[in-house]
Amino acid sequence: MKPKKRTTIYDIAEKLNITASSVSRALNNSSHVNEETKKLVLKTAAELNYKRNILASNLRKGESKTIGIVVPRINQNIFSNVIAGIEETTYSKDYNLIICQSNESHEKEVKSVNALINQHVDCIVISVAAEGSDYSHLQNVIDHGIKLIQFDRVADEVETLKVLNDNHQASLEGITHLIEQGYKRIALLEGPQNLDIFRQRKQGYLEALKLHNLPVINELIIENAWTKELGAEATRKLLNLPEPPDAIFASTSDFSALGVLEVATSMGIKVPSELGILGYSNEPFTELTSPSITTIDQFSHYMGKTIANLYFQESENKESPVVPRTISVKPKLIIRASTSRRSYK
Amino acid sequence: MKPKKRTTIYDIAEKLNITASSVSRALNNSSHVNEETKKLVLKTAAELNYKRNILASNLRKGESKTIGIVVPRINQNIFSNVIAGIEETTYSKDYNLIICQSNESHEKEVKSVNALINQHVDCIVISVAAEGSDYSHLQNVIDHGIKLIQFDRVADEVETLKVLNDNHQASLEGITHLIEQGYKRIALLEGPQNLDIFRQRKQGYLEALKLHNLPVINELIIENAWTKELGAEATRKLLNLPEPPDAIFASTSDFSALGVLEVATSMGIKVPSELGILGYSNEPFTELTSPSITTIDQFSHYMGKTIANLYFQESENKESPVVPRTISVKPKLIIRASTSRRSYK
DNA sequence: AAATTATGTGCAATCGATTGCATTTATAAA
DNA sequence: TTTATAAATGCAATCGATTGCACATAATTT
Repeated sequence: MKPKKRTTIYDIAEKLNITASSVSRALNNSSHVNEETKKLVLKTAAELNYKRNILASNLRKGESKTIGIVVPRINQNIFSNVIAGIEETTYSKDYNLIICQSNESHEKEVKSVNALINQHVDCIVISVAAEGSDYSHLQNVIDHGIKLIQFDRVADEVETLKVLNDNHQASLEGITHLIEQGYKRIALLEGPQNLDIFRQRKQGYLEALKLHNLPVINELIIENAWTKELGAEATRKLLNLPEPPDAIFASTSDFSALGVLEVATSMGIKVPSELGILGYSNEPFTELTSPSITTIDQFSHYMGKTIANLYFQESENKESPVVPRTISVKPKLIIRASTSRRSYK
Repeated sequence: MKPKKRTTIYDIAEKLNITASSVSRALNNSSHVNEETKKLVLKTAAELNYKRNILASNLRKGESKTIGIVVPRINQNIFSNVIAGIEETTYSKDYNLIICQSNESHEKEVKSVNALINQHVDCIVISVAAEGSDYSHLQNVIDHGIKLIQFDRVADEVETLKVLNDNHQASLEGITHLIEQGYKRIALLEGPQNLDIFRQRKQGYLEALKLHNLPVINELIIENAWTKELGAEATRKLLNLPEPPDAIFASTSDFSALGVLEVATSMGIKVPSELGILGYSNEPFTELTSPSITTIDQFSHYMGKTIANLYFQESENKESPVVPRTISVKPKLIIRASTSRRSYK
């Protein structure tokens, strides 16, 4: 692969006996060029297979038309949908996306964020890793004059635009549904409590119990059970209690709920009659398990679009400072077989 | 968000009363700087919260330390795994990934590729969209001196590095397994035949039939049935034939196989006893359906690592031209319930 | 002590595109 | 015909980092 020299505006200029300035103006469709010249430049550019060097352009203009996204994992339903939503909206405006995965590692998250700052992205969209409690790297983004939008898993203390679900409400509705189905000893698999979303889900759970005069039983609340494996482990423990729960709310994810289901099945416990299972996120597979899993849909695709629009909205009024604000999307309970012991069509 | 001016090497230089050259050398750990100066620069850089402007650096150096990836959809198992594999390998070398989705649209694929060329990425890794047959945009990549690696769905005629599965072999093994399980009228749901991988899978199917002296029945071969919906539709047609198939190989994807399963279930046809189902890709959900779906694992994570290593290998010997070559990974048949009518543990 | 070699630093050009200002040319107004 | 105005183009600086070359100083060798 010979390092062929790429065509620049100077090559075009030389060929047409004009200056690079005019070529640049022509390519940028400026009104200060003759229509003739413009056409000629465009034609020559095509002939020479010219591609604008975005690096140079961005360096000069001080913008990058690039949005960086940092998520724990791209192949989780909510994240891939948010990304898709952002992409659909930004694509038409010729924005690029740089996507990074933190793999739930705080260190990698920090490294990714710094790499994006280096890249001079115009905006960073992030859902933070579960690990970690120091968010100075986010403050750093703001200090560099880069817009920052947090979604779903947000760091409270960093004041930015935030797009998230009403986790409290969703949780409340979910538990209420369980109670209506006649479940009385409802266990909670909770996520890392340093993350707001998991705290909110717990609050919703607690509030629902309270509203229905059900006692909070501490041994039914299991910390950090947020992967399939941890969910399975927690379930084993729970189902072996002298008084086991009759329902489990895997508030962390559907993966965790899947762990619950597998253990229950392997122990010969019938779902939903003997055990109700409620997940979170509406992963596609929740429809496919038997029984299918009741879960909560986060409208993640819509969230993605919202995020992108928020960015464009903000970048229009450059002068005025960003007013930190939170957009809350109301999630939806998707009732399926795993909790429907009274009725399920 | 005030457009705070970011610290540059000139700021550091000024503060230390040296030139930008020295600062640059210090930051790049060149051997031509005094240790003292180096320390001082590093310290000051940290104090001023300096972040190298990669745009400027890349512009000057003519490289970008960025790899562009174009895939049909990031949330398909093979693609998200390949991406993860590439990321793991490139991460430690401080490379950035720009990920684009073509959404199976040829137009979007072309636009993405061009955007990546503009970005001056060092390498483009692509799995082409099903739509489209003109691959001049790929030739274009090469003509711009950018390394190109195709994987999985490759355009044959473009001579590049290719990393793919031995689709023919996998298909052959899969069908052989079906035959061993006693299935005799095996239908094929085929993908767009302009893509090599789907042609190969068909060849494997045909060869397996031949080897076992089974006739090829044209009405059992359905074109372009490669989404869940199309798979379902094809299945409806097949199962309503006077002589319906006793097994269906959804050679295009597990999604298609899922469509098959759903239709079969809704028609009250028992899987695997009355109908065997074989998918392709080992999507996570294939384990979860009931019955679980037999499928073919592509070692996609490993493919990702292979791709990244291939790139680094190639970029080391800059002088010598790239020798187009193909690395073939042998996929593995994952036998599950949907085809196990003789035995399934 | 003179000659040679390291070592560290500065100067200035470079990467490619953009843009404010100046200049030329064409057009309209006086 | 002269002057005012508009349109098109050129000039040159700029964005920030890198690097070949030149030069000065220090260390080493004869």
